[in-house]
Amino acid sequence: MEFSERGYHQTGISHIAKRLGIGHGTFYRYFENKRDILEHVIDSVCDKIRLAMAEANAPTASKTLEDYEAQLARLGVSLSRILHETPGLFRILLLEATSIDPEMTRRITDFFDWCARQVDAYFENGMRQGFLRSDLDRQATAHVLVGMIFSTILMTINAGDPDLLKRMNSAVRRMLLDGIASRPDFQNRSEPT
Amino acid sequence: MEFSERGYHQTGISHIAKRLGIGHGTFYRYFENKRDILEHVIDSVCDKIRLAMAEANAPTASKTLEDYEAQLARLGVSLSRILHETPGLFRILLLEATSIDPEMTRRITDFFDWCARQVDAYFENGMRQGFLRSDLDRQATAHVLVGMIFSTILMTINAGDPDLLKRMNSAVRRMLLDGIASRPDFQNRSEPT
Amino acid sequence: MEFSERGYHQTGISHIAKRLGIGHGTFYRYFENKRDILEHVIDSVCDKIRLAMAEANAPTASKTLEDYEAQLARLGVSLSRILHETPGLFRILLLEATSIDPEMTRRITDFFDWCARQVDAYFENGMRQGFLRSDLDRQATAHVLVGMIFSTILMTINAGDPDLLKRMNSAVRRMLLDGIASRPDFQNRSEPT
Amino acid sequence: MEFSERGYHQTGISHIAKRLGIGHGTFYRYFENKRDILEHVIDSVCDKIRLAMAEANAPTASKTLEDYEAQLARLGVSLSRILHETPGLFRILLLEATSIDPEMTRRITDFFDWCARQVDAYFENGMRQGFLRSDLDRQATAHVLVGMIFSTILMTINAGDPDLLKRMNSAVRRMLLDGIASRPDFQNRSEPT
DNA sequence: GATGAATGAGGTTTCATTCAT
DNA sequence: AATGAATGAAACCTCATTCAT
Repeated sequence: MEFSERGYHQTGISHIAKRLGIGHGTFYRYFENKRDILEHVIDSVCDKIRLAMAEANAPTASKTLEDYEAQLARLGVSLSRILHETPGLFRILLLEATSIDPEMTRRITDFFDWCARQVDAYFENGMRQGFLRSDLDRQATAHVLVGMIFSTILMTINAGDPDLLKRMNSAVRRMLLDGIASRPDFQNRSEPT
Repeated sequence: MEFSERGYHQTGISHIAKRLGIGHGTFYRYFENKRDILEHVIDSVCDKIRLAMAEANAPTASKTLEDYEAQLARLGVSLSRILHETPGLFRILLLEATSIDPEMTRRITDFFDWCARQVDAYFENGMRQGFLRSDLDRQATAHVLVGMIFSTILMTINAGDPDLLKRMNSAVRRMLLDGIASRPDFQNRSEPT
Repeated sequence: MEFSERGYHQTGISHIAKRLGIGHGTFYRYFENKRDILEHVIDSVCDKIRLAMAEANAPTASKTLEDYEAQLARLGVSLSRILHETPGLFRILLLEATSIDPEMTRRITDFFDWCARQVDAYFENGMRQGFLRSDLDRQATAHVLVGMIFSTILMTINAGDPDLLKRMNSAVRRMLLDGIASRPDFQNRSEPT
Repeated sequence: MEFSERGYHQTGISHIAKRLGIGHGTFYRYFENKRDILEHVIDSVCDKIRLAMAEANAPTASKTLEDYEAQLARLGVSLSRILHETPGLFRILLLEATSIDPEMTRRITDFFDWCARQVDAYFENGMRQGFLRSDLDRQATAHVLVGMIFSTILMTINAGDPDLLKRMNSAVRRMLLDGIASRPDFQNRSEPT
C-alpha cells in the first residue's frame, strides 16, 4: 500500500492510481474519498486482528496458566504472521491513521478499547480459575497488555533487527507472567516458546 | 500548542502565527519551516523526558528491588507531571509526529531506542546486583518496558477516565516486577504506590 | 425536463439517463452531445411558439384594430397554454440556454429576431390597413413587443402569484394598443379579455 | 470582464487571473469564491441601475405627462450610458447570472421586482396627478415596463445594429404613452426624443 | 524587525465521453 | 442495441513560502 510507504498525506490520489495501473478517476468509482480508502484499510487490519484474537480461542478455554500461556503464544504467532504478510498495514494503523482527524483517532482508540475488553475477559477467566493473581486491576492491566502488544509491533516495524520481534514477543509473555524480578525462593519457569 | 488540538496537517502557519500574536510572515524569522517548529516541539518533549529519566537517579543507584521500584515510581511521577503540565506534547510526539516524513519518524524511533538503552542500563545494574532475573533478555525487555510506558501515556491521553493513568501506572510496575500469575508458594508483594 | 429543475450545468448525463430509465451510455445513441439535447429542447420550444404564432392567423387576416386585438389575444392564449403544459421549456429557453456558448446564444437571438419579423409583418398589415399609427417604427416596435411578451413569460415563471400572467397579458395588450396615458378627449377602450 | 465574453462556466479562475495579471491564488484574497465574484458583479450592476433610477428624479416629481416623459427619457439616457460604458455587465446580469443556482436567480428576480415597485410608485403618482389612465393595473403594467426596458437592453446587446437601442428606446416610450393604435380623433403626439 | 500581499505548485474531485462487452 | 466501467482533462481551491515595504 502506497500509504505505508509514503504516508497518507504525502500520497496523492494520482500515486495510488498509478500504482494500481488505473486512471485516477477510476479510483472514485470504488472509494468515496481519499479518506474512505484509509477507512477501508483500517477496517481490514482491525478485522484481521479481531480474527487473530478469535483464533487464539475463547477466553474461557484455558484452565491453567500453561493453557493461557499457550493462548498468548498462539496470538503472538497470528499477529506475527499478519505482520509478515502485510507489514504496511500496522504502520498505517499505528503511525498514519492516528493523525487524520478526530473521528479516525476515535475509531482507533475504540478498537484498542475493544481489544482491552477482550483481554479483560481472559483475565477474568484466569482469576476465576485461580491461575492469575486475585488482586489484579484487570482493566488497567488489560490496557497495559494491549499497549505492550501494539508497541512491540510498532517497534519491530521500525527496527532493522528482524529477530527483535521474536525476542520482544517472548519478553512480553515472560514479563506478563512472571515479571522481571529474580525469585530466590522460586524456580523460574523455563522460557516459553 | 495548536498542533495538538488541530493536528499538524490541519494547522496552518496562519493559525500558529495568530495564536502567537505575530504576523505569519514573522514566523519565518524564528523557524525555518513549518516542519521546523515540529522539530522544536519534539526536541522539547524529548528533553523533558530525558530530564525526567535523569531525575529518577542513575542506573547504578539502586541496590535492591525496592530501590528500583522506587526509581520506577519516581519516573512515573515525573512523566505524570509532564503529562499534566503539557498534555498536548505527548499527543504530538506519539500521534502527530509519526506521520510527517521518514526523517521525523526516524527521530522518534531513535529516541525510543535511546530510552530503551537507558532502561537497559538499569536492567544491567539490576542483574549485576542480583535483584533481577539472570535470564532476562535485557534489550528486548527494555524495549517492551518503553513500549508499556508510552502506550500507557497514549491510552490515558485519549481516555475519558482521569484515574486510568494512575491505575495503569501501578499496573505497569506490578506486572513488570511480579507478573500477573498467582504465586501459591510466594507471598505477593503489596501493591506499590 | 431535468434541465429546467436543476439547471443545465448542474444536470449530469447520469441524471438525464436515470430519468429516462436508460443507461447513461445509451444516451449517446440518441444524442450527439450533452449540448445536443439542449439544442433539441430549444428547437422543440421554438417550434411550439412558431406554431402558436401561426395559429393566431396570418398577418394579413386582420382588417381592423379589433381583429388585431383578437389575434393578439389568441396568441396570448396559445402561449399561456404552452407555459401551462410545459412550464420548464421557457425556463430553459430564457434562463439556461442563454449561457451555454455563443452559438446557442446566437440561435436564441435569431429566434427572437424571427419573432420580431413576424410581428413586423402584422404591423405592416396594420399600417397598410390604417388601424396602426402611420409613424410607427415598425422594426423597433416589433422588437419591443417581442421583448414584452417573453419578459412577461419570464417574470410569471419566477413569480409566486399565479394570477400575474393573466394580468400582465392584459397589460401588454392594453399598453400596446392604447398606451398608459389618460385621454381626456378619447373614450378609453374597455379592457380586452 | 471575462465572464461576459466567455461565459461564467466557460471562464476558469485561471482565465480571470491571467487577464488581471495576477496569480490565481491572489484571486482568493479578494473573493471568497468563483461565485462570489459574480455576486459582486451583479451587485455592482444593480447598484448602477438603482442609481440611474434615482437620478431620473423622485416618483412624485412629475406633474404632467410631459414631465414623466422627460423622466423616462432621462432614465433611458442613463441606462444607455451604463450600457455603453460597461457593455458586459448587462450581459452577465441578463444572460449568465440567471443560470448559476436558485439563490442567484432569486437575487435577480428580486431586483426586477424592486424595479417594478419603483415604477409602480411613478404610476401611482401619475394616476393621482391624473395624467395616467385611472384604470391602469399598476402592478402588472409596472412589470411589463420593466420587462420592456431590460429586454430592450438585451436585444440591443446581441444585435449588430448600433442604432437599434435608440430606436427601441423611443419605441418603448411611444408605446408606453400612446400605444400603437392610430387615433383618427386625436392628434398624435410628436415623436419624443 | 515585522508584516501581509502575492504566489503557484499541487491537491482532490467531477463528469462528459468512449468503448469493450 | 444497450450498458456502465474506465478515463483524464480540467475545475476549484489551499497554504507554505517569499519578499517588497
